[in-house]
Amino acid sequence: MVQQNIKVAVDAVVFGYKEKTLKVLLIKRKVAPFIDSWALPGGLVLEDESLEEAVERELKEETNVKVDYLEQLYSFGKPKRDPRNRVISVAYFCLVKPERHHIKADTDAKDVAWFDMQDLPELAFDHEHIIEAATKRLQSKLTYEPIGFDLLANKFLFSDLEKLYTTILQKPIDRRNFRKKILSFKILEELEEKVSEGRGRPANLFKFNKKQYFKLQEEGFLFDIK
Amino acid sequence: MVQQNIKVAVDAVVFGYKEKTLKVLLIKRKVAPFIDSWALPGGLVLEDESLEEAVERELKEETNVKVDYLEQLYSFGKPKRDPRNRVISVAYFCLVKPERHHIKADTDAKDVAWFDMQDLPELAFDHEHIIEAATKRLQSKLTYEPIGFDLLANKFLFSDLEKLYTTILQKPIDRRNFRKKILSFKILEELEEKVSEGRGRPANLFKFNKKQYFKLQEEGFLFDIK
DNA sequence: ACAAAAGTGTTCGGGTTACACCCATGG
DNA sequence: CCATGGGTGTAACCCGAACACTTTTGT
Repeated sequence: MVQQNIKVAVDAVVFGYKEKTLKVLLIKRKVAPFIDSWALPGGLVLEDESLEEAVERELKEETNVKVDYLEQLYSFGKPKRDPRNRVISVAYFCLVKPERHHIKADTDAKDVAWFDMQDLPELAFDHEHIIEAATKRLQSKLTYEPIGFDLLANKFLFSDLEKLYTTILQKPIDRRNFRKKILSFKILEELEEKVSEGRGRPANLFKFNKKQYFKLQEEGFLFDIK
Repeated sequence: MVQQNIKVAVDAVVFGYKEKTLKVLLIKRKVAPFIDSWALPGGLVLEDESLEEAVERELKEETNVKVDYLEQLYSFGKPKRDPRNRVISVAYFCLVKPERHHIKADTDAKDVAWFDMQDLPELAFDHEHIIEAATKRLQSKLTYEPIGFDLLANKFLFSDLEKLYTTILQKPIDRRNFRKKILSFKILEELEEKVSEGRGRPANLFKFNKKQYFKLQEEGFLFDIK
Protein backbone atom coordinates (compact mmCIF):
# COMPACT_ATOMS: atom_id res chain seq x y z
CA MET A 1 0.00 0.00 0.00
CA VAL A 2 1.26 3.42 -0.94
CA GLN A 3 1.69 5.67 2.07
CA GLN A 4 -1.05 8.27 2.06
CA ASN A 5 -0.17 11.84 2.95
CA ILE A 6 -3.39 13.78 2.71
CA LYS A 7 -4.26 16.41 5.28
CA VAL A 8 -7.74 16.95 6.64
CA ALA A 9 -9.04 20.44 7.27
CA VAL A 10 -12.33 22.04 8.14
CA ASP A 11 -13.66 25.31 6.83
CA ALA A 12 -16.65 27.24 8.07
CA VAL A 13 -19.08 29.33 6.09
CA VAL A 14 -20.59 31.53 8.79
CA PHE A 15 -23.60 33.56 7.81
CA GLY A 16 -24.87 36.55 9.72
CA TYR A 17 -27.75 38.90 9.03
CA LYS A 18 -27.01 42.50 9.77
CA GLU A 19 -28.29 45.83 8.59
CA LYS A 20 -30.85 43.95 6.53
CA THR A 21 -28.22 42.21 4.44
CA LEU A 22 -26.69 38.78 4.46
CA LYS A 23 -23.08 38.70 5.58
CA VAL A 24 -20.37 36.09 5.63
CA LEU A 25 -17.47 35.92 8.03
CA LEU A 26 -13.97 35.96 6.51
CA ILE A 27 -10.44 36.13 7.84
CA LYS A 28 -7.32 37.60 6.37
CA ARG A 29 -4.70 34.89 6.11
CA LYS A 30 -1.51 35.23 8.08
CA VAL A 31 0.44 32.43 6.42
CA ALA A 32 1.25 31.12 2.97
CA PRO A 33 -0.23 30.08 0.68
CA PHE A 34 -2.55 32.96 -0.09
CA ILE A 35 -1.00 35.09 2.60
CA ASP A 36 -3.03 38.31 3.05
CA SER A 37 -5.93 36.92 1.04
CA TRP A 38 -9.39 36.74 2.53
CA ALA A 39 -10.51 33.20 3.24
CA LEU A 40 -12.99 31.15 5.19
CA PRO A 41 -12.08 30.51 8.80
CA GLY A 42 -10.77 26.99 9.23
CA GLY A 43 -7.71 24.85 9.53
CA LEU A 44 -6.31 21.39 10.04
CA VAL A 45 -8.14 18.93 12.22
CA LEU A 46 -6.24 17.77 15.29
CA GLU A 47 -5.64 14.09 15.99
CA ASP A 48 -8.09 13.70 18.80
CA GLU A 49 -10.93 16.06 18.08
CA SER A 50 -14.08 15.49 16.04
CA LEU A 51 -14.73 17.48 12.90
CA GLU A 52 -17.28 19.65 14.65
CA GLU A 53 -14.93 20.31 17.51
CA ALA A 54 -12.31 21.34 14.99
CA VAL A 55 -14.66 23.87 13.39
CA GLU A 56 -15.66 25.31 16.71
CA ARG A 57 -12.08 25.54 17.86
CA GLU A 58 -10.90 27.22 14.67
CA LEU A 59 -13.75 29.69 14.82
CA LYS A 60 -12.87 30.54 18.36
CA GLU A 61 -9.17 30.88 17.60
CA GLU A 62 -9.50 32.89 14.44
CA THR A 63 -12.58 34.98 14.94
CA ASN A 64 -13.79 34.58 18.51
CA VAL A 65 -17.23 33.63 17.25
CA LYS A 66 -19.50 30.97 18.70
CA VAL A 67 -22.16 29.94 16.24
CA ASP A 68 -25.83 29.28 16.90
CA TYR A 69 -26.30 26.67 14.23
CA LEU A 70 -23.82 24.33 12.65
CA GLU A 71 -24.11 21.47 10.21
CA GLN A 72 -21.82 19.73 7.80
CA LEU A 73 -22.04 21.12 4.28
CA TYR A 74 -19.84 19.12 1.93
CA SER A 75 -16.31 17.80 1.61
CA PHE A 76 -14.07 19.31 -1.00
CA GLY A 77 -11.25 17.10 -2.10
CA LYS A 78 -9.93 17.81 -5.57
CA PRO A 79 -6.23 16.96 -5.74
CA LYS A 80 -5.09 20.49 -6.62
CA ARG A 81 -7.34 22.61 -4.45
CA ASP A 82 -4.42 23.45 -2.20
CA PRO A 83 -1.35 24.32 -4.25
CA ARG A 84 1.13 22.77 -1.84
CA ASN A 85 -0.12 19.61 -0.17
CA ARG A 86 -3.17 17.59 -0.79
CA VAL A 87 -5.81 18.81 1.62
CA ILE A 88 -9.36 17.59 1.95
CA SER A 89 -11.61 20.16 3.49
CA VAL A 90 -14.82 19.29 5.25
CA ALA A 91 -16.88 22.44 4.98
CA TYR A 92 -19.44 23.44 7.60
CA PHE A 93 -22.49 25.63 7.33
CA CYS A 94 -23.01 27.97 10.28
CA LEU A 95 -25.42 30.65 11.39
CA VAL A 96 -24.88 33.34 14.02
CA LYS A 97 -27.37 35.54 15.75
CA PRO A 98 -26.67 39.28 15.84
CA GLU A 99 -25.94 39.21 19.58
CA ARG A 100 -22.84 37.24 18.71
CA HIS A 101 -21.61 39.30 15.82
CA HIS A 102 -18.77 40.80 17.79
CA ILE A 103 -15.64 39.47 16.24
CA LYS A 104 -12.00 39.74 17.06
CA ALA A 105 -8.97 38.82 14.98
CA ASP A 106 -7.25 36.47 17.36
CA THR A 107 -3.89 34.79 17.30
CA ASP A 108 -4.43 32.91 14.07
CA ALA A 109 -5.65 35.58 11.70
CA LYS A 110 -4.43 39.00 10.66
CA ASP A 111 -7.93 40.35 10.43
CA VAL A 112 -11.56 39.28 10.57
CA ALA A 113 -14.56 40.91 8.97
CA TRP A 114 -18.16 40.52 7.96
CA PHE A 115 -18.54 40.84 4.21
CA ASP A 116 -21.70 41.63 2.41
CA MET A 117 -22.62 38.65 0.24
CA GLN A 118 -23.20 41.05 -2.63
CA ASP A 119 -19.67 42.33 -2.39
CA LEU A 120 -17.18 39.56 -1.68
CA PRO A 121 -13.44 40.02 -2.18
CA GLU A 122 -11.18 37.61 -4.05
CA LEU A 123 -10.94 34.48 -1.98
CA ALA A 124 -8.20 31.95 -1.29
CA PHE A 125 -8.35 28.35 -2.53
CA ASP A 126 -11.76 27.20 -3.74
CA HIS A 127 -13.51 29.15 -1.02
CA GLU A 128 -15.69 31.04 -3.43
CA HIS A 129 -17.01 27.72 -4.59
CA ILE A 130 -17.66 26.61 -1.01
CA ILE A 131 -19.57 29.79 -0.26
CA GLU A 132 -21.66 29.19 -3.33
CA ALA A 133 -22.61 25.73 -2.08
CA ALA A 134 -23.39 27.17 1.35
CA THR A 135 -25.61 29.84 -0.15
CA LYS A 136 -27.64 27.23 -1.96
CA ARG A 137 -27.94 25.25 1.24
CA LEU A 138 -29.09 28.36 3.07
CA GLN A 139 -31.70 29.17 0.48
CA SER A 140 -33.15 25.71 0.38
CA LYS A 141 -33.03 25.14 4.14
CA LEU A 142 -34.82 28.40 4.72
CA THR A 143 -37.83 26.95 2.98
CA TYR A 144 -38.16 23.71 4.87
CA GLU A 145 -36.58 24.34 8.27
CA PRO A 146 -36.96 27.23 10.68
CA ILE A 147 -33.32 28.24 10.49
CA GLY A 148 -34.10 31.86 9.72
CA PHE A 149 -34.56 32.35 13.45
CA ASP A 150 -30.91 31.52 14.01
CA LEU A 151 -30.03 34.63 12.04
CA LEU A 152 -32.34 36.96 13.96
CA ALA A 153 -32.18 38.28 17.49
CA ASN A 154 -34.23 36.40 20.05
CA LYS A 155 -36.91 39.04 19.85
CA PHE A 156 -37.67 40.24 16.35
CA LEU A 157 -40.26 42.00 14.29
CA PHE A 158 -42.35 40.20 11.73
CA SER A 159 -41.03 42.61 9.17
CA ASP A 160 -37.48 41.51 10.03
CA LEU A 161 -38.38 37.93 9.32
CA GLU A 162 -40.03 38.88 6.09
CA LYS A 163 -37.09 41.01 5.00
CA LEU A 164 -34.71 38.18 5.81
CA TYR A 165 -36.67 35.82 3.56
CA THR A 166 -36.87 38.25 0.68
CA THR A 167 -33.18 39.11 1.02
CA ILE A 168 -31.93 35.55 1.10
CA LEU A 169 -34.35 34.03 -1.38
CA GLN A 170 -34.16 37.09 -3.60
CA LYS A 171 -37.81 37.17 -4.44
CA PRO A 172 -40.74 39.17 -3.18
CA ILE A 173 -43.16 37.80 -0.61
CA ASP A 174 -46.79 38.69 -0.03
CA ARG A 175 -46.85 40.08 3.47
CA ARG A 176 -50.34 38.89 4.32
CA ASN A 177 -49.87 35.35 3.07
CA PHE A 178 -46.46 35.07 4.68
CA ARG A 179 -47.70 36.19 8.05
CA LYS A 180 -50.75 33.96 7.87
CA LYS A 181 -48.61 30.96 6.99
CA ILE A 182 -45.99 31.46 9.67
CA LEU A 183 -48.55 32.22 12.36
CA SER A 184 -50.53 29.14 11.40
CA PHE A 185 -47.52 27.03 12.43
CA LYS A 186 -47.96 28.21 16.02
CA ILE A 187 -44.24 28.32 16.62
CA LEU A 188 -44.04 32.01 17.42
CA GLU A 189 -44.92 33.78 20.61
CA GLU A 190 -46.24 37.27 20.27
CA LEU A 191 -44.76 39.41 23.03
CA GLU A 192 -46.42 42.34 24.72
CA GLU A 193 -43.53 44.65 23.86
CA LYS A 194 -43.82 46.93 20.92
CA VAL A 195 -41.05 48.68 19.07
CA SER A 196 -41.20 51.94 17.29
CA GLU A 197 -38.66 52.23 14.52
CA GLY A 198 -38.71 56.00 14.26
CA ARG A 199 -41.65 56.51 11.98
CA GLY A 200 -44.68 54.40 11.25
CA ARG A 201 -46.89 52.33 13.45
CA PRO A 202 -45.00 50.49 16.22
CA ALA A 203 -44.65 46.78 15.64
CA ASN A 204 -45.03 43.77 17.85
CA LEU A 205 -42.06 41.70 18.90
CA PHE A 206 -42.09 37.94 18.39
CA LYS A 207 -40.05 35.11 19.75
CA PHE A 208 -39.39 31.72 18.17
CA ASN A 209 -40.56 28.93 20.44
CA LYS A 210 -38.03 26.22 19.66
CA LYS A 211 -39.42 23.79 22.18
CA GLN A 212 -42.82 24.03 20.59
CA TYR A 213 -41.30 23.50 17.16
CA PHE A 214 -39.56 20.32 18.28
CA LYS A 215 -42.77 19.07 19.78
CA LEU A 216 -44.74 19.68 16.62
CA GLN A 217 -41.96 18.14 14.57
CA GLU A 218 -42.25 14.95 16.58
CA GLU A 219 -45.91 14.89 15.73
CA GLY A 220 -45.11 15.01 12.05
CA PHE A 221 -45.36 18.72 11.40
CA LEU A 222 -43.27 20.01 8.54
CA PHE A 223 -42.12 23.58 8.37
CA ASP A 224 -42.53 24.70 4.79
CA ILE A 225 -42.42 28.15 3.23
CA LYS A 226 -42.50 28.11 -0.50
CA MET B 1 1.96 22.86 14.45
CA VAL B 2 1.45 19.29 15.53
CA GLN B 3 2.01 16.84 12.69
CA GLN B 4 -1.32 15.50 11.53
CA ASN B 5 -1.65 11.83 10.73
CA ILE B 6 -5.22 11.32 9.71
CA LYS B 7 -6.09 9.05 6.81
CA VAL B 8 -8.80 9.79 4.28
CA ALA B 9 -11.04 7.04 2.99
CA VAL B 10 -14.16 6.80 0.91
CA ASP B 11 -17.04 4.38 1.46
CA ALA B 12 -19.90 3.67 -0.86
CA VAL B 13 -23.47 2.85 0.00
CA VAL B 14 -24.67 1.20 -3.19
CA PHE B 15 -28.38 0.57 -3.47
CA GLY B 16 -29.96 -1.85 -5.90
CA TYR B 17 -33.57 -2.84 -6.39
CA LYS B 18 -34.05 -6.51 -7.06
CA GLU B 19 -36.85 -8.99 -6.58
CA LYS B 20 -39.02 -6.09 -5.46
CA THR B 21 -36.83 -5.35 -2.48
CA LEU B 22 -34.19 -2.77 -1.75
CA LYS B 23 -30.68 -4.17 -1.51
CA VAL B 24 -27.35 -2.83 -0.46
CA LEU B 25 -23.97 -3.98 -1.68
CA LEU B 26 -21.54 -5.24 0.95
CA ILE B 27 -18.14 -6.87 0.92
CA LYS B 28 -16.57 -9.32 3.29
CA ARG B 29 -13.36 -7.83 4.62
CA LYS B 30 -10.10 -9.53 3.87
CA VAL B 31 -7.92 -7.60 6.28
CA ALA B 32 -7.92 -6.42 9.88
CA PRO B 33 -9.57 -4.70 11.56
CA PHE B 34 -12.95 -6.40 11.30
CA ILE B 35 -11.51 -9.18 9.17
CA ASP B 36 -14.33 -11.36 7.82
CA SER B 37 -16.96 -8.82 8.78
CA TRP B 38 -19.32 -7.43 6.22
CA ALA B 39 -18.65 -3.80 5.39
CA LEU B 40 -19.30 -1.10 2.85
CA PRO B 41 -17.03 -1.16 -0.17
CA GLY B 42 -14.39 1.55 0.11
CA GLY B 43 -10.84 2.29 1.03
CA LEU B 44 -8.13 4.90 1.30
CA VAL B 45 -7.97 7.70 -1.22
CA LEU B 46 -4.84 7.81 -3.34
CA GLU B 47 -2.65 10.90 -3.52
CA ASP B 48 -3.61 11.99 -6.97
CA GLU B 49 -7.21 10.99 -7.45
CA SER B 50 -10.38 12.88 -6.62
CA LEU B 51 -12.80 11.55 -4.04
CA GLU B 52 -15.22 10.41 -6.71
CA GLU B 53 -12.48 8.67 -8.61
CA ALA B 54 -11.52 6.90 -5.42
CA VAL B 55 -15.05 5.61 -4.91
CA GLU B 56 -15.32 4.41 -8.46
CA ARG B 57 -11.94 2.72 -8.30
CA GLU B 58 -12.70 0.97 -5.04
CA LEU B 59 -16.04 -0.21 -6.31
CA LYS B 60 -14.39 -1.61 -9.38
CA GLU B 61 -11.61 -3.29 -7.41
CA GLU B 62 -13.77 -4.76 -4.70
CA THR B 63 -17.05 -5.54 -6.36
CA ASN B 64 -16.68 -4.98 -10.11
CA VAL B 65 -19.69 -2.68 -10.06
CA LYS B 66 -20.09 0.52 -12.04
CA VAL B 67 -22.82 2.68 -10.60
CA ASP B 68 -25.48 4.65 -12.46
CA TYR B 69 -25.79 7.44 -9.95
CA LEU B 70 -23.31 8.78 -7.45
CA GLU B 71 -23.29 11.71 -5.08
CA GLN B 72 -21.49 12.60 -1.91
CA LEU B 73 -23.44 11.69 1.20
CA TYR B 74 -21.60 12.85 4.30
CA SER B 75 -18.18 12.72 5.93
CA PHE B 76 -17.76 10.65 9.05
CA GLY B 77 -14.87 11.66 11.21
CA LYS B 78 -15.25 10.76 14.86
CA PRO B 79 -11.82 10.10 16.37
CA LYS B 80 -12.52 6.48 17.33
CA ARG B 81 -14.50 5.26 14.36
CA ASP B 82 -11.54 3.19 13.22
CA PRO B 83 -10.00 1.37 16.18
CA ARG B 84 -6.43 1.63 14.90
CA ASN B 85 -5.69 4.90 13.13
CA ARG B 86 -7.72 7.98 12.78
CA VAL B 87 -9.62 7.71 9.51
CA ILE B 88 -12.05 10.18 8.05
CA SER B 89 -14.43 8.59 5.63
CA VAL B 90 -16.23 10.50 2.95
CA ALA B 91 -19.31 8.41 2.26
CA TYR B 92 -20.98 8.29 -1.14
CA PHE B 93 -24.52 7.47 -2.09
CA CYS B 94 -24.85 5.28 -5.20
CA LEU B 95 -27.56 3.66 -7.24
CA VAL B 96 -27.23 0.78 -9.68
CA LYS B 97 -29.60 -0.43 -12.32
CA PRO B 98 -30.42 -4.14 -12.40
CA GLU B 99 -28.48 -4.65 -15.63
CA ARG B 100 -25.38 -3.98 -13.60
CA HIS B 101 -26.12 -6.10 -10.61
CA HIS B 102 -23.59 -8.73 -11.57
CA ILE B 103 -20.95 -8.57 -8.93
CA LYS B 104 -17.65 -10.30 -8.46
CA ALA B 105 -15.43 -10.45 -5.40
CA ASP B 106 -12.24 -9.16 -6.88
CA THR B 107 -8.72 -8.90 -5.52
CA ASP B 108 -9.59 -6.70 -2.57
CA ALA B 109 -12.50 -8.51 -0.97
CA LYS B 110 -13.15 -12.04 0.18
CA ASP B 111 -16.73 -11.93 -0.92
CA VAL B 112 -19.36 -9.55 -2.23
CA ALA B 113 -23.11 -9.78 -1.89
CA TRP B 114 -26.39 -7.93 -2.15
CA PHE B 115 -28.13 -7.78 1.19
CA ASP B 116 -31.76 -7.15 1.72
CA MET B 117 -32.14 -3.89 3.62
CA GLN B 118 -34.56 -5.63 5.96
CA ASP B 119 -31.96 -8.20 6.87
CA LEU B 120 -28.53 -6.68 7.25
CA PRO B 121 -25.69 -8.50 9.00
CA GLU B 122 -23.48 -7.02 11.69
CA LEU B 123 -21.33 -4.41 10.04
CA ALA B 124 -17.78 -3.19 10.51
CA PHE B 125 -16.93 0.28 11.86
CA ASP B 126 -19.81 2.76 11.88
CA HIS B 127 -21.13 1.44 8.60
CA GLU B 128 -24.56 0.72 9.96
CA HIS B 129 -24.80 4.38 10.81
CA ILE B 130 -23.66 5.36 7.31
CA ILE B 131 -26.28 3.12 5.74
CA GLU B 132 -28.90 4.73 7.92
CA ALA B 133 -27.93 8.16 6.63
CA ALA B 134 -27.97 6.88 3.06
CA THR B 135 -31.42 5.40 3.52
CA LYS B 136 -32.77 8.72 4.68
CA ARG B 137 -31.17 10.41 1.71
CA LEU B 138 -32.71 7.85 -0.61
CA GLN B 139 -36.15 8.31 0.85
CA SER B 140 -36.06 12.05 0.65
CA LYS B 141 -34.46 12.23 -2.77
CA LEU B 142 -37.04 9.87 -4.17
CA THR B 143 -39.67 12.47 -3.50
CA TYR B 144 -38.04 15.44 -5.17
CA GLU B 145 -35.76 14.00 -7.83
CA PRO B 146 -36.36 11.28 -10.39
CA ILE B 147 -33.69 8.98 -9.00
CA GLY B 148 -36.01 6.00 -8.81
CA PHE B 149 -35.31 5.43 -12.47
CA ASP B 150 -31.67 4.75 -11.66
CA LEU B 151 -32.81 1.72 -9.72
CA LEU B 152 -35.02 0.31 -12.46
CA ALA B 153 -34.18 -1.28 -15.80
CA ASN B 154 -34.30 1.06 -18.78
CA LYS B 155 -37.69 -0.36 -19.69
CA PHE B 156 -39.99 -0.87 -16.77
CA LEU B 157 -43.62 -1.36 -15.87
CA PHE B 158 -45.59 1.28 -14.10
CA SER B 159 -46.28 -1.22 -11.38
CA ASP B 160 -42.52 -1.62 -10.88
CA LEU B 161 -42.15 2.08 -10.31
CA GLU B 162 -45.05 2.09 -7.94
CA LYS B 163 -43.75 -0.88 -6.00
CA LEU B 164 -40.35 0.74 -5.76
CA TYR B 165 -41.88 3.83 -4.19
CA THR B 166 -44.00 1.91 -1.72
CA THR B 167 -41.06 -0.31 -0.80
CA ILE B 168 -38.59 2.48 -0.22
CA LEU B 169 -40.93 4.99 1.35
CA GLN B 170 -42.72 2.30 3.30
CA LYS B 171 -46.16 3.68 2.80
CA PRO B 172 -49.02 2.85 0.46
CA ILE B 173 -49.68 4.82 -2.70
CA ASP B 174 -52.92 5.30 -4.58
CA ARG B 175 -52.28 3.73 -7.96
CA ARG B 176 -54.48 6.08 -9.96
CA ASN B 177 -53.19 9.27 -8.40
CA PHE B 178 -49.62 8.14 -8.65
CA ARG B 179 -49.92 7.30 -12.32
CA LYS B 180 -51.73 10.53 -13.07
CA LYS B 181 -49.08 12.55 -11.29
CA ILE B 182 -46.08 10.89 -12.90
CA LEU B 183 -47.62 10.96 -16.36
CA SER B 184 -48.47 14.63 -15.95
CA PHE B 185 -44.74 15.34 -15.71
CA LYS B 186 -44.31 14.15 -19.29
CA ILE B 187 -40.95 12.59 -18.56
CA LEU B 188 -41.93 9.03 -19.47
CA GLU B 189 -42.25 7.48 -22.89
CA GLU B 190 -44.84 4.81 -23.21
CA LEU B 191 -43.42 2.03 -25.41
CA GLU B 192 -45.39 -0.18 -27.75
CA GLU B 193 -44.11 -3.33 -26.12
CA LYS B 194 -46.22 -5.11 -23.60
CA VAL B 195 -45.13 -7.63 -21.04
CA SER B 196 -47.13 -10.48 -19.65
CA GLU B 197 -46.00 -11.45 -16.19
CA GLY B 198 -47.53 -14.90 -16.17
CA ARG B 199 -51.06 -14.07 -15.14
CA GLY B 200 -53.10 -10.96 -15.41
CA ARG B 201 -53.45 -8.38 -18.11
CA PRO B 202 -50.18 -7.61 -19.90
CA ALA B 203 -48.69 -4.27 -18.95
CA ASN B 204 -47.12 -1.49 -20.93
CA LEU B 205 -43.43 -0.78 -20.77
CA PHE B 206 -42.19 2.74 -20.06
CA LYS B 207 -38.89 4.48 -20.44
CA PHE B 208 -37.58 7.46 -18.53
CA ASN B 209 -36.72 10.31 -20.89
CA LYS B 210 -33.79 11.88 -19.10
CA LYS B 211 -33.16 14.45 -21.80
CA GLN B 212 -36.73 15.66 -21.52
CA TYR B 213 -36.40 15.84 -17.75
CA PHE B 214 -33.31 18.02 -17.98
CA LYS B 215 -35.04 20.28 -20.42
CA LEU B 216 -38.07 20.71 -18.19
CA GLN B 217 -35.81 21.24 -15.21
CA GLU B 218 -34.12 24.14 -17.00
CA GLU B 219 -37.53 25.65 -17.48
CA GLY B 220 -38.16 25.52 -13.76
CA PHE B 221 -40.02 22.24 -13.48
CA LEU B 222 -39.72 20.50 -10.13
CA PHE B 223 -40.17 16.77 -9.82
CA ASP B 224 -42.19 16.17 -6.69
CA ILE B 225 -43.96 13.11 -5.39
CA LYS B 226 -45.32 13.47 -1.97
C1' DA C 1 -52.44 66.41 7.91
C1' DC C 2 -49.12 63.71 5.86
C1' DA C 3 -45.70 60.18 5.46
C1' DA C 4 -44.24 55.72 6.90
C1' DA C 5 -44.61 51.19 8.38
C1' DA C 6 -47.88 47.66 10.56
C1' DG C 7 -51.75 45.01 10.50
C1' DT C 8 -55.61 42.52 8.48
C1' DG C 9 -59.75 39.02 5.12
C1' DT C 10 -61.75 37.33 1.11
C1' DT C 11 -62.11 35.23 -3.25
C1' DC C 12 -60.68 32.15 -6.86
C1' DG C 13 -58.59 28.32 -9.02
C1' DG C 14 -55.71 24.40 -9.26
C1' DG C 15 -53.98 20.50 -7.35
C1' DT C 16 -54.28 16.69 -4.10
C1' DT C 17 -57.19 13.15 -2.14
C1' DA C 18 -60.40 9.73 -1.91
C1' DC C 19 -62.62 6.24 -4.06
C1' DA C 20 -64.44 1.38 -7.36
C1' DC C 21 -65.14 -0.82 -11.49
C1' DC C 22 -63.85 -2.85 -15.99
C1' DC C 23 -60.14 -5.04 -18.99
C1' DA C 24 -56.92 -8.50 -20.79
C1' DT C 25 -54.69 -12.52 -20.13
C1' DG C 26 -53.30 -17.42 -18.34
C1' DG C 27 -54.55 -21.42 -16.20
C1' DC D 1 -64.87 -19.06 -15.83
C1' DC D 2 -62.00 -17.68 -12.41
C1' DA D 3 -57.95 -15.56 -10.59
C1' DT D 4 -54.59 -12.14 -11.24
C1' DG D 5 -52.74 -7.91 -12.14
C1' DG D 6 -53.44 -3.63 -15.37
C1' DG D 7 -55.77 0.38 -16.51
C1' DT D 8 -58.97 4.26 -15.90
C1' DG D 9 -62.45 9.07 -14.16
C1' DT D 10 -64.86 12.07 -11.12
C1' DA D 11 -66.23 14.73 -7.16
C1' DA D 12 -64.96 17.06 -2.74
C1' DC D 13 -61.80 19.58 -0.37
C1' DC D 14 -58.00 22.22 0.88
C1' DC D 15 -54.36 25.23 0.27
C1' DG D 16 -51.82 28.66 -2.11
C1' DA D 17 -52.13 32.98 -4.84
C1' DA D 18 -53.78 37.30 -5.71
C1' DC D 19 -55.16 41.45 -4.05
C1' DA D 20 -56.02 46.96 -1.07
C1' DC D 21 -57.46 49.41 2.65
C1' DT D 22 -57.24 50.79 7.60
C1' DT D 23 -54.43 51.72 11.83
C1' DT D 24 -50.92 53.79 14.52
C1' DT D 25 -47.36 56.57 15.18
C1' DG D 26 -43.72 60.62 14.37
C1' DT D 27 -42.93 64.85 12.20
